[in-house]
Amino acid sequence: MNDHERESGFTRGDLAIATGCNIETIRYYEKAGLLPDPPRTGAGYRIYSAAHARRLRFILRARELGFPMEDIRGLLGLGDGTSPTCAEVKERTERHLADIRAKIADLQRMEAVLATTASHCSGAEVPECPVLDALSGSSEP
Amino acid sequence: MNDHERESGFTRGDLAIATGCNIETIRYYEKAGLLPDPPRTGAGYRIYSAAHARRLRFILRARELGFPMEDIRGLLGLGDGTSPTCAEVKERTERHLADIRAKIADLQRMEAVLATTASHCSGAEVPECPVLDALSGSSEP
DNA sequence: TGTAAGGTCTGTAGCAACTACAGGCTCAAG
DNA sequence: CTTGAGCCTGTAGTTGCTACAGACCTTACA
Repeated sequence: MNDHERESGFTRGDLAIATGCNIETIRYYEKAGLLPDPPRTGAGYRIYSAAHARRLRFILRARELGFPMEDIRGLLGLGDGTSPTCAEVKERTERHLADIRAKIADLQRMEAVLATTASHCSGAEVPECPVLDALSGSSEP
Repeated sequence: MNDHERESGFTRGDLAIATGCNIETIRYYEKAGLLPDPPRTGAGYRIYSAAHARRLRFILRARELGFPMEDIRGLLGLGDGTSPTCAEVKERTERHLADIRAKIADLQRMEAVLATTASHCSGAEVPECPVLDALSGSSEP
């Protein structure tokens, strides 16, 4: 790679460091269509711009908030090629919010069961255990 | 399958219906070593007993509570062949509980961010959107 | 007895969302 | 000029299933 080829561009490693993203994940997002195919040097090395970095940071933030990739595609306007309206984004966000709340409720139900069951444990070095009994369904005949 | 062969046994389909488990999942648990290999008829059909049904119900309950399969293996004493002591079960349960609580905390953080962000949405048919702005990092320079 | 419908058998591929190699180039520094 | 680091590709593994395809077996009914 010479100076002309790489002027003002990131390599994949640079981009990974700049964004904190795993280097392989970048390639994965490209294949998944979230990140546009970057130009290449003569030797085939990817050259990323600041725009790519912005896009990747957007994706990473959305993923941190738990948006599935399909949703991110929508937020990026990759479905129909037009960027989504505020209404569309809001709808997607609220559906996602509902999913998250459902997951929280699920986990809280699990938590409640496990916390009560575990609290009955003697913690002794014996094979009898109230947790196993609960799982074995002795409570439901 | 004749009367002699199937006396007092479930087929895989029977077991699926009796436990509410997907029929393919039963085969999966067998391959994963959670469910013991059942005896077979001359034609190769699996024959399950009430003990298999109890074991499967145990597994399904543990999965509902979010225990990963590795943990279930431990709870079933499939690691070293001896059934675990109450202390071991308690430890595993509490580690799992901690995982669940961490997941809840994660999701609650997501929920908070999404709820506030979405509440700023006009819901209008315009391309400007505070959710997208937040994801684009305009808030973090 | 024949046959059609349903069950079961195996292996394999797919889902999400990555992550981690192997084997081969290429690039930069000493 | 060599050495080590970085990049390239494709592919396989992760977790916990689910869903086929194509072959075989069983059961019910005529």
